[in-house]
Parts: sequence; C-alpha cells; structure tokens
Amino acid sequence: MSLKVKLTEDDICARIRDSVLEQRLAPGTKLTEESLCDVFGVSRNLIRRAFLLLSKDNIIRLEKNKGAEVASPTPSEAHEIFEARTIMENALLKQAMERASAADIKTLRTHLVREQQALTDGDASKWIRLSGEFHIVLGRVAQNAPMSQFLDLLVFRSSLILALYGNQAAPSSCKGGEHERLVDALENKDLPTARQIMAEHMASLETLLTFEEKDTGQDLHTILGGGSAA
Amino acid sequence: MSLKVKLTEDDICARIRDSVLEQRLAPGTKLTEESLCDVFGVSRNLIRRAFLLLSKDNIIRLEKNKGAEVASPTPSEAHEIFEARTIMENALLKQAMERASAADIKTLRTHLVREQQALTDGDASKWIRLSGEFHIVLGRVAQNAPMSQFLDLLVFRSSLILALYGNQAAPSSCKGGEHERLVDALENKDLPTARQIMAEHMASLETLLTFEEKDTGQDLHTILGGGSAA
DNA sequence: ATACCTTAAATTGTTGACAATATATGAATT
DNA sequence: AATTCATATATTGTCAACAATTTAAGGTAT
Repeated sequence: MSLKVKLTEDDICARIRDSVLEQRLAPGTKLTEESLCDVFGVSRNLIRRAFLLLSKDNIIRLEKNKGAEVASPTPSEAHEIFEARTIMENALLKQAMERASAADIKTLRTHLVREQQALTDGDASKWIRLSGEFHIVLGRVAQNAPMSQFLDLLVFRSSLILALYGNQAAPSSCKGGEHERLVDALENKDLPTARQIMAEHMASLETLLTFEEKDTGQDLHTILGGGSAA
Repeated sequence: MSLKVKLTEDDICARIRDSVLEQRLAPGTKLTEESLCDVFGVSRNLIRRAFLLLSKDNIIRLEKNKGAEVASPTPSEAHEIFEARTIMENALLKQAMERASAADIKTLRTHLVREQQALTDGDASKWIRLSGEFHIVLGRVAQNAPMSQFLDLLVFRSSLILALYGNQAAPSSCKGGEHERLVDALENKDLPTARQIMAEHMASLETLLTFEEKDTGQDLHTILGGGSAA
C-alpha cells in the first residue's frame, strides 16, 4: 500500500496540526528541516513552505536563521485565545442552532459515539483529538467558513495551551458528557441551555490551567509518522 | 533615500494587501511571478512564499500550475464575510469599550482627522484605505490579537467585495460621520448606541452591493509601486 | 471564418548547489 | 574548573538551472 502520492504543503501542515491536536507534538519541540524531509519524504522546499503556513497560524514559531519550533503560547496569549474561543463558540453556537439540519445532528451524534469509543478503548491521544474535533465539527454546522476556520485555529492553539499548562485532571472536564448535552440542547433549539453548557465547558477548561511549564522529548518519526507510511 | 533594505515575504504581502485595501488592485487581476519579481526587485522564491501567505488569507487565489490572481469573492462568500464581520465588530466593540484608554481614544480621533483630511483633499484611494483601517485600529483597542487579526482579514476581503459588487454610492456610506459617532459612543461607554451605529454601518455596507461584476486592467508597477522605490 | 491539431513560447514547479548564519567542539588561558 | 577564543560542523537562506505544465501562435482542413 502507501501509493506514491505527492504530498502538498497542506498535507504536511495537516499532519503536523493533527499531531499538535493529539498533543503528541509538545510545545517547544525543535523542528529541523532535514528531519521533516526525512519523515515526509519530501524536499526542503516543501517543508519550508509548510513551516511558513504553520507559523502564520502560530502553530509553530519561525525565527530567521534559527529555524522552527512548535509554538509555546505565553499565559497572556493563552488568555486571549480562550477569550476569543469563548466568543467564537458562542457566536457559532447561535448560528448552528438556526441552521442545524437533521443530517448535522446525526454527524454530531456519530462523533459523540467515536469519542465514547476512544474513551472505553483507552486510546488517550485519539480521544484528545476527537474531543477537540468536536468543536470543529460543531463550528461547521454554522455554515460560515471564515468563522469556523478561525475557530479551528483557536482549537489547535488550545491544544498547545493544554499541553503546556493543563493538569492531568484536564481530560476529565469533557468526560462529563458535556458534548452530549450540548448536542441535545442544539437539537432542542434550546439556546440558553446550550450557552450555559458551553460557558461552563470553556470556563472549566481555562481554570484547569496551572501556568507551570513542563516538557517532553520524543522522536519525530513516531510522533508524525501516523499516516500511511510505516 | 531608498536604502537597499532586504524585503521579506511579509513586506511583500503588506504591500499587496494595501493595494487591495485601496482598491487599486482589482479582483481577478493576474499576478505573474516574474512581473512581481520586477516590481519588488526580489527573487521568485520570495514572491512564491508571499503568494502562499496571501492565498491562505484568501486575498489571492492560487491554482496549481496556473499561478495567482487577486481573489474574487463569490456572492455567497461575500455574505459569509459580512456576517462574520458584523459578529466580530460587535464582539470587539464590547471589549474595546471595556478596555479603551485615553490614549486609545486619542489614536482613534487622530485617525478620524486623517480620514477627514483625505476626504477634503479629494484623495479617494487614501480615504478608502483609511476608511477600512479605522475598523482595524478600532479592533486593536480590544486587546485581543487573534480576534483583531481575524477582523483585519475580513476588512481586507471586504475591500475585494466592495470593489467587485459595490456601487459608486458606496463611499458615501461612511461619509456620514458614522466613524466619528462611533468613537463618541466609545468614549461615553455607551454600548447600546455604539452597537446601533455599528449595525447600521454594516447593514448599509452590505445593502450597497449589487452583485454584478465589473473589471479593470492596469499596470502593476503603478498599482504596487507606492513604497520607497521610484 | 471556424475548428482542430501541431509546434513554439511563456509560466510555474522542482531540484540541487552554494552562501550565510548559527551552533557545537575543543584547545589555550587565567 | 570556568572563560574565552578559534575552528569545525550543522542548519538555514538564496539563487540559478532544469523539468513540467500551461498558454499562445501558426498552419491546415472543413
């Protein structure tokens, strides 16, 4: 398997973003061009272009002549991101409620099942990713591409924040079926309740931050390799 | 004058964005790499990187093997952008009101003066640019970088929409001192009034759209040259 | 004149070599 | 041992040539 499809900048960005979302790529990790060329089997040119795109989204930090590293949002940035996210999630929630079709609800329910499955399977990183993706999927329901894409960005950056400052207890915040109750409220067109749940959800996330750094050191192959190649 | 400063991707992006904001670069304009190399005196490499960044913001459209052209938002995209902008402007307005310092108000007042000056000078493109920049400056007051940067994007894309679908009457919409009344309301911490003005402002912008295309054809040197080089 | 095919030109995509900068290594000195 | 300096290595930045693709041009047949 693993046809020789030519990867694009966006493919590479997506892979790196996914690793961030799964919290397998820790903030601060140095990303050298050559190592990523090796991982993805592409030329430096492509990697450099992917870096440019990722740095624009503040997912990595590029410094001239110094190279790239996974971004480490400061506490101040973290605050801004959560503030923005709270506002965007609320705005999108309203639109989503007005526009959600039966198919949308079904998509969300399916996602919930996958989340639950990952949880019972004990697949931590998969659950973390699905947990973030839930908000991305929910955002799509609002049918406003600029806004939902902006939310995507905030969700990715939130993973970095959680990775940096989140307690071990953090995962439990979403476990309480908040996503499920959110979909219920959406289906019932109960905006006040939905807002309430979302507000608690966001607040609980932010209060879990401790703002003490921690670091890890891992191999890029195992972190990023996830796709088709062995 | 005109030291041989080395331009970066961001410099080039900024120049192109400014031309878009001034509506001197019309939607649909083909941008060949070589012509821009000529205009900015840089290598293709840099231009290609700048294109990548601009395409990510939907300011230009990149098609594989076909090159770049200034984006032409569809009516549907236009609607989404104005919807997003209305939401963002409102959200940022609230934050701005909570956080505006005396210095912020002064900055805004100074901007208003410059707008008025451009108007009396009959400098149309300058006024158009300042008119858009007002919203960018206002966004900054809210002190949330992700959100204000997102608003910037929407303002740039709005210029493209106005250039594509706006009537000649469009400029008159902002002339009625709406920006000034907005700053007044901001200073008085009168959120309802501010919201009201902003809502009218946004609505008037959108209703001016006719959704019939029009095009122009100009020389890239005169459009983009504006900076230090002759 | 229009449509169609073939060939030439222009434009974009990709690669590899080289230059510039930063980081690491190690010896000499205090 | 710690510091400083010089050297060597590694990493990033830049450029120019080449390949691939698209667009334009020219000619032929209908």
